[in-house]
Order: sequence, then structure tokens, then C-alpha cells
Amino acid sequence: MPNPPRLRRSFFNRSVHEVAPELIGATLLVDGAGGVIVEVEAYHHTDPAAHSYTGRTLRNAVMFGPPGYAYVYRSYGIHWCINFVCEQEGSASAVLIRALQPTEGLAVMRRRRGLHDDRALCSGPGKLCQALGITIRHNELPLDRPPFELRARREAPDIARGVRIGITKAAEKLWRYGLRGSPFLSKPFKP
DNA sequence: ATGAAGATGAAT
DNA sequence: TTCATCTTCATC
Repeated sequence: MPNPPRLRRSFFNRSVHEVAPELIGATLLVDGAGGVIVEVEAYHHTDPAAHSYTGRTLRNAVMFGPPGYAYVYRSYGIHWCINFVCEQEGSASAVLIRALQPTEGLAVMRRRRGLHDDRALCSGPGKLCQALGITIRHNELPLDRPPFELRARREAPDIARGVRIGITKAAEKLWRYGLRGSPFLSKPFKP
């Protein structure tokens, strides 16, 4: 079987609420390590919880640029988290990548994480950035060129929808998406 | 200049 | 449930 096509930048040039569920099942690799995206969250700029909600700053500047770029930010002074910028330039909306099913580069990911339990390797936004070696150096890089490799899913998976995690503002919306039943989620979805 | 909060994770 | 750890951004 040939590899599915790489995601082009145009894939991200539409509503963040369309892109987010379609990323479930896609494959994300960084320098050859990574796996299948099993959990994401959508952040539209009109959402009070979005980093871009109160306007452009140094940190969120890439969100205001064209779609198809990485937005990496520091979380709680400790972790890195990665988003994919979506929608037309100026919209400032993005999808947070929350969990992967590890498939490629398991050895290097286990070493970076100091773990052997593959279910704990990429089951959270901070964890997967540590496993894939994502840091601020990846901020503002295009997603359709190395070190990134993004491939479309082969077929539509069974997608679970739920309220977002770790958010107090506007958490009531069903803007978290996941691969139903996957053991690699950061948290299970309620049935 | 200062400080409170934060799209988390790991340990208790 | 607590805490590590520190950048960001609003406010003073």
C-alpha cells in the first residue's frame, strides 16, 4: 500500500471546526518520529479560551498568519504544546494536537520520555511534544516541509466529540475530538 | 515593575 | 489534590 497523500497547506485553509475532526486519523511525524493523531481541540479566535482571543501578541503572532503553520507555546513554564494554524490569514484560529498513537520512531520517543509504556508516550499535548522533540524552535515552521511530515488518513474513523479539557472559559462546547475507544487518548470520552 | 494565571503532567 | 516551573500579559 502506498502512503496516503501528504496534507497540503490548503488543507488548513478552512474552518477550524472542519479541520479539527478531519485530523483524527492523520499521521504526524517530526524527523521521522510520531504516529496517528487520536485527539485534538479546536480554538476559534472568537472563543474566549483561544490564545488569540484578546488580540495579537508576540507569543500568538503565528496564529494571525496564513494557515498550515505550527504554533508552539510553553505551558505552565514546563511543557511545550503544538497547534496547527487554520483559516485565512488574519483569522487567528488553530487546532491543538492533544494525543497520538505512537507508530514511528518508538525507540527515540521512549528515550525522550524515559518510558516504555507506549500508552503514556504521547497521551497528552505536553507528552507528545516531548516524545517528538517539539520545542519553540518549531514555532512558525510550515507543516508541509521537513522536519514535519503530515499524511492524510486512509478512511474516516469513528470520531468521539466532547467538551474541552483543562479550560474554564467556554468549556461547554463540543470542541474536543478523538478516535473513539483509543487507549492512547489523554482522557477517555464520555459515552 | 509586579504579580496572577495558565490549552499540563507527575507524584502523593 | 498538590506542586513544579516560568512565560505572558494585564495592571499598577
